[in-house]
Amino acid sequence: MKIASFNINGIKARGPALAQWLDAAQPDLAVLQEIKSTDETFPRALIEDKGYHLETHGQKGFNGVAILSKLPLEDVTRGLPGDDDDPQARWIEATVSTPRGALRVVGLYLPNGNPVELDSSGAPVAGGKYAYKLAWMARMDMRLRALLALEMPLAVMGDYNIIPQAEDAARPEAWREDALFRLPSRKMFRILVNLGFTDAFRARHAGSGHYSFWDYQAGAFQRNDGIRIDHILLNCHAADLLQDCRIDADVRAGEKPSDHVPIWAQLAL
DNA sequence: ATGGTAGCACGGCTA
Repeated sequence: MKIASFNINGIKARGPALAQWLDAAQPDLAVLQEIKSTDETFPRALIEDKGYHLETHGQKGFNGVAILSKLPLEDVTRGLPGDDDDPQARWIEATVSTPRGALRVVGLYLPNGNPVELDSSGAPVAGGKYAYKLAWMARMDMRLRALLALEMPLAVMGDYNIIPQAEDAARPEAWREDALFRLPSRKMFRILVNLGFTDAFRARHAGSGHYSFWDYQAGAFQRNDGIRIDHILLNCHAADLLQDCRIDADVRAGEKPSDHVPIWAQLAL
């Protein structure tokens, strides 16, 4: 089965571009980020008319995630555990069952974290966006440990807002102190990966020049001034099934594109 | 330091 992740940057503005990609790429399952819509105002017909089941975890104006799947979505959960007072919609999970076995899927939209606010000792300022990002990743660590304990194929995918290495940015020096690339962010990402995950894209492709996001400003896409921040992490059971992984960069050249493009993996499921 | 672009929703925040 083909699974994918796509930060669509607003479902209401992305209908044609999303429909065109679904028709061309034919994913069996996809997680969407930044739907920027509530569950009630999500244009469900756009997706359901193509034969997909749909589960959303929305929020007015910002954030919001969704899962669409040709197979039924089972055991759906919404929200990242660990802080009942967190109102931001950034996490959704579901299970799909195939004749060859089941797959647990996480769709996530990790906090951006900018601007980075630090106190005089260099620690993130409590209540600031960067402190929220790191605390959110600590909550993610807890949840991933519980999911790994299920010992079933697991795909954790979405917009991580993390540039893992210098080769994942066209101009890494420009991102050195940015929340997406500064060392504490990358270290926390390594901690998550080292729980036992494989970066599906890096399992199939080496080297620089592979990006999933280009800013709308200053002709970034035309200059390939991008960053790789959308990731598919697979636990060992899912990684054993990995057949292919690609970034659909050409989607960025379409009509009214998102600033992100889809990443997908083919699994032997 | 600013401004460059885009979405949501109609003012200002977020990215």
